[in-house]
Amino acid sequence: MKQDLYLYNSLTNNKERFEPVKEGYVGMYVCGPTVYSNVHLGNVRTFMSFDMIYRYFLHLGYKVRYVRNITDAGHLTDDSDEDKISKKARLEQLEPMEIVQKYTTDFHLILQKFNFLPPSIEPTATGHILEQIQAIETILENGLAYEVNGSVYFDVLKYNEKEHYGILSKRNIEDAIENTRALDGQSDKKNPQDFALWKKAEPEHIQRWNSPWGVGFPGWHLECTVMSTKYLGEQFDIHGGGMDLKFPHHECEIAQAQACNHQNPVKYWLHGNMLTMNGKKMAKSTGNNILPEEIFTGENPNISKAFEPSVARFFMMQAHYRSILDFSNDAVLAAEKGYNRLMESIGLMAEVQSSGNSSLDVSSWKAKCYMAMNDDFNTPVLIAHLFEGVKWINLLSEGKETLTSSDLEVFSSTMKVFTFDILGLENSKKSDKNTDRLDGLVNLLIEMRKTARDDRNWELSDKIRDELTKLGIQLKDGKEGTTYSLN
RNA sequence: GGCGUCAUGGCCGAGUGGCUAGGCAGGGCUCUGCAAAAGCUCGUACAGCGGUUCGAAUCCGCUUGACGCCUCCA
Repeated sequence: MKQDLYLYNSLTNNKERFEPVKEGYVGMYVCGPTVYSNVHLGNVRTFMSFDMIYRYFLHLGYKVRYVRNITDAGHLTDDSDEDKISKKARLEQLEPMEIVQKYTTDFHLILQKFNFLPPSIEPTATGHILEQIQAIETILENGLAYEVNGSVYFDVLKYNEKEHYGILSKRNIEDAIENTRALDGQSDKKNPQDFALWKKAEPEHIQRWNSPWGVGFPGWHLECTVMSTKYLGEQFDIHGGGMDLKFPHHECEIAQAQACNHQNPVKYWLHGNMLTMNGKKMAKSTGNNILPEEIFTGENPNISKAFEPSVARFFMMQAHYRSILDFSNDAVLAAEKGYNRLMESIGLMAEVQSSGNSSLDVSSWKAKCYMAMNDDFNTPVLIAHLFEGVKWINLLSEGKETLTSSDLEVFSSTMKVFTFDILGLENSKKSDKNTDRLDGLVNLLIEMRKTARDDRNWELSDKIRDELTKLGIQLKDGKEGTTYSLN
């Protein structure tokens, strides 16, 4: 069970052997969504990477506390003092909490379709206002923040005197200052690099809470510091999120945690890379995105047909989580075929007979699967090994290779564990009333066609086959009879 | 402008100082009444130019291009 797991730490830019803070336990925090609109596929990719990582730690036998927050306050829009939730609420004339509820529900629904495991704790920013206020007080006491006009800002320059602001993003605060764009002169900040811990609420701002500094709302970066500390402790194992959060969000988290607790909060920083479409980052703000729901229905100009959630998942797992992945119709179409082949092959595995001896080396194949995952969660290499398994299954079922019953047992369970438990794929062939009816109908036609073929009535048999093809039902003639699949 | 990442065969996408990634597409073969499906099999790529080395696609430098962050973003 005990594996040497190496992961790429963004803090050091190196692959490091994973050593938990507490033996046998893993504390993992991942920055969740700001629930002011539907999650798009790019958002999903990051969460999916960490879902896979969570699954792998669980598989290795760790006790994992996985915290993924919901940001339901405090995330400012650009160039304004309004946060995203409040803005949306104002525009749609809804309570902020209606917005939060709506998009949180959407988020959960979508993740469920993608077969995500729920996190251990899913805390919200609004549920931790008190803790955030306390953290601000601590930072003020430590002399690393200042109050101006009812807002409190983190004093980055002061912090940088003793600590290194930029330790994660490899930036130099001095450089940052030199390259700062012209100020509009409106800011209360001493320095443009300073960031809000608490913002005074303007009259039109709907989400507001009392604080020692007046009525306002917490800054975005603070919630993650407070909630990760509360549930995982002052130092925990893994903090994850999208690459785009590295700066400033995660940098600010480190600074805040240092300012509160005087220690580096996170041992391993993991950053998932972006999903692009047409070569450009998917982002809500630019409109270059695709919604998961559109993948499931096929209703998006960038795709030619609908895809199962598991196909999208397989598509993403075929790329490494730290690589940029470009979404395109051709790429997903190709992934779908590979996915189907994998699933059909695993289905076939149940029929493989064991033998007196083994002609294949199952244990070294299994070790290779683990090696791939232990090398910074290399799912594309794992999948390559699974396809070697597919080849084996075909050869085994043709009797060209053999396995003893114990080897077959190990082989079979390893294929399934990695495919379903770790990659989180599902076999999409679900049965319902309609598919049962269709099944009966098509099987009837298959029987009629067989009769026609036995009579050498090619005209009729070909007609049945071709007409079904036109309807998107493909007949597959095999040695054991005819089956069909839907296109 | 600053910082950083990446450039792999028709497409997607791993990895490595010398030994086949894998998937999709394509060719060949098997199967089939003919097909399709399925299976087996083939393919020798690593942006350009220099350098280090016995040997580099893999290390170093430069050039070109793309992307990301620097302002909200997973």
